[in-house]
Amino acid sequence: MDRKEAPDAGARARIMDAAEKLFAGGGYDATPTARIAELAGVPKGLVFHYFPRKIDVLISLVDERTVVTDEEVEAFPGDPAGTLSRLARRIPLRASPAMRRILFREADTHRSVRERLGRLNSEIIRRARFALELALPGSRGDAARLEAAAATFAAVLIYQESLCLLTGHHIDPDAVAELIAHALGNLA
Amino acid sequence: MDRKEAPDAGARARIMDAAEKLFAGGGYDATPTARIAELAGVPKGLVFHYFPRKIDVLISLVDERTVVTDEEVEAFPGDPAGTLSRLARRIPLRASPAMRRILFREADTHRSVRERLGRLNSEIIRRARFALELALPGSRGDAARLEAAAATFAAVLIYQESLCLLTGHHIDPDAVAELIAHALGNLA
Amino acid sequence: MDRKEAPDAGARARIMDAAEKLFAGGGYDATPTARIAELAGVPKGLVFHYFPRKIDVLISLVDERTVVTDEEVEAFPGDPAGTLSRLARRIPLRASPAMRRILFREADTHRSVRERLGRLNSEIIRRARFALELALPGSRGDAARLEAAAATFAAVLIYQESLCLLTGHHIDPDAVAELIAHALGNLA
Amino acid sequence: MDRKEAPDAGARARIMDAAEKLFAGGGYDATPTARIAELAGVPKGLVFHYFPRKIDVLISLVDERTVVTDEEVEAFPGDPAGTLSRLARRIPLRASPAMRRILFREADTHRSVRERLGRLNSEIIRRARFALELALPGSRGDAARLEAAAATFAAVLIYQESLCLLTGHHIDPDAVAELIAHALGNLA
DNA sequence: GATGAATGAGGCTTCATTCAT
DNA sequence: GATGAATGAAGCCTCATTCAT
Repeated sequence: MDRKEAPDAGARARIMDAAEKLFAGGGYDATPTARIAELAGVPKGLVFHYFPRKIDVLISLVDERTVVTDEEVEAFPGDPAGTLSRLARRIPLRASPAMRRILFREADTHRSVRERLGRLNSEIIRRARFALELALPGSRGDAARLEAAAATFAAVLIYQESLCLLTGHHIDPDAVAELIAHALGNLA
Repeated sequence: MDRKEAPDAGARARIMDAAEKLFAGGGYDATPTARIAELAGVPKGLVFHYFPRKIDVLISLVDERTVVTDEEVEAFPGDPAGTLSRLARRIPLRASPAMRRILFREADTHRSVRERLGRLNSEIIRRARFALELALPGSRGDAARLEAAAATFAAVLIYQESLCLLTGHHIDPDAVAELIAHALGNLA
Repeated sequence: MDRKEAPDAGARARIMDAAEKLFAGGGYDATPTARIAELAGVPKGLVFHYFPRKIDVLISLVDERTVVTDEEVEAFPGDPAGTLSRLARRIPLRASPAMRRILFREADTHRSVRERLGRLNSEIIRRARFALELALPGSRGDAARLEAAAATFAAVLIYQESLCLLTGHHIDPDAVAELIAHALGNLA
Repeated sequence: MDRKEAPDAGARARIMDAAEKLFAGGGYDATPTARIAELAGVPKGLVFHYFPRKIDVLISLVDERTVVTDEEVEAFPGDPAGTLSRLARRIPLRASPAMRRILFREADTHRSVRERLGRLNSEIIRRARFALELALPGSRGDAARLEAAAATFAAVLIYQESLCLLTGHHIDPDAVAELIAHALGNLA
């Protein structure tokens, strides 16, 4: 975690720092390994010393700097909207903004990235579903609708950043949380 | 004279056909112009006769084979769910599945693609908002919530395909429509 | 001589006009035939209709728009400096400034250009020699020196333009004329 | 390991050697980088390892293999012709004949070449002027004429080679030196 | 004669990857 | 382990030239 060119933050870490920045900026394909080395301040050969193939840099980045957390879900019984809002603020993804960008952007590029994104999606859905079940008094509501709600919320959480980047349109997760809560809460 | 394979759609059209297929399949960056020419059954140089730079193929594809329609919105008063479902089935985008894939996938690649996607997003939101206003009896509901509903529906429509492709998780637009309708309808 | 796109100044002439401008500007190699056609306002194919190969445009330009005149030399007996100055102002080359530039610039490119330049050089030398012989009272001066004087004057006349273009250094032909005249005149 | 032909001047040097030969022979534009690599006995890619763009080969050649010397001028008082002759034999340019050819031939191609040629011209003029001032007893001669003499001599020195190559006409610098000296010497 | 689509060779350049030191 | 020279496949693009209409 000690980035920057400290005494020796470790060449490997510096390489990953550089790659993270560049992949997030211009994309994996458009980033030559030479530029990674340059930004990291290490000789070109060293990159291949630590990462035999270029794709391994991406894979390691996703493996080591991206964690889909698995903790127990917090839910406030009787407050589904608050529960979802809280989930929105604690997306079960431990990663820098740059890594998040990489995850969404390069999901096509390599299977391992895609899988990580898939796991993230599943986890968000799982949490949302669980949280809603807990938050709603009698969870006897329509199971299908609850599933749709969870999936919708996950989609919004996952793509809000891309959407904003690509179309300039902001979505407020809290408003969506409130909307969904309302849809389910009114079942009574 | 007729040594071409297609009924002679014209070389330019064949090039665009080939590019559409390949860009949708492997992505813009991963598709060499030589492969486009090969698949189109034309010599390599002809691609550059019609499209000075490689990116122009993508731009022309988006310009000519992608239309964000602007027609009036259909709405069934009293049936917001049905109205949204209908919108889901008539996304205001006239484009082949391949083109749709390209639009979502290459939005980073070039401004013109991004803009088209942005316009699509805006149009979906506009339609959803309008349809809901019409469908809901007294549209006096919370304006902010209606906005959130429209944006959420647009996000789901736009990203459902990508989500499925990347994570394998399907979202049923109809279920989301019903969910949203319920959220708004229960305001009364 | 009726350039410009008059009713039909003749496509051929317009092509040569365009080529003259472009060759003088960017050089022969750097000028694609397509740009010639474009500037001439004719279809690309027409260039090759009139000039089978690209080099033929250059050759025709030199052949038709470059004349090394052959007229009799004017000399003012007793005034070698004035005689040379007059020669400087009436270089035996009938050509536009653009053509002159082309002649000097592309002399490497093709034999026919080189030959034309060679003939020009010879003619200037011949004239200078003859003029000096006439202008000097008793031409009994050193023949070798007279030859050197003529060659020097020719070199200055031919390269003054290039020198200025390339190095920014101006040479005044009149001053050189005066210098040379002095060198020869003082033999007495 | 020693599969190279030269005593291993280093790949970079061999590339420059090859380029020097080829540029002097056929010209910069007409020399493909592939041929440079081939003649140098190195793989094509190595050329771009040392010289990112093709033009950088030319620039480096001019920068490293062309020196416009700046030393003090030698002059023989009372012998302007000998002084100029000596200058002709010691042109203030340290460069191989091939490099000299390149310098004159490609001055259009790139600014850095042009500048070098300009500096050479200035230096020759400076030297010629200074040498003549020293060589002439009372330097009270006409300053303008002295300037013209220096410029003329520089023009002849710089272009004698091109002239010969292009027109086949030789100029003897010694004869020109003698001519100029005479012009100035007779001022008395 | 006039036109512009068609052709394909070849140029410059990029870049992942290897490897000797 | 660390280094940067070496390698060569492949990509994009240019362009003179041909030719059917």
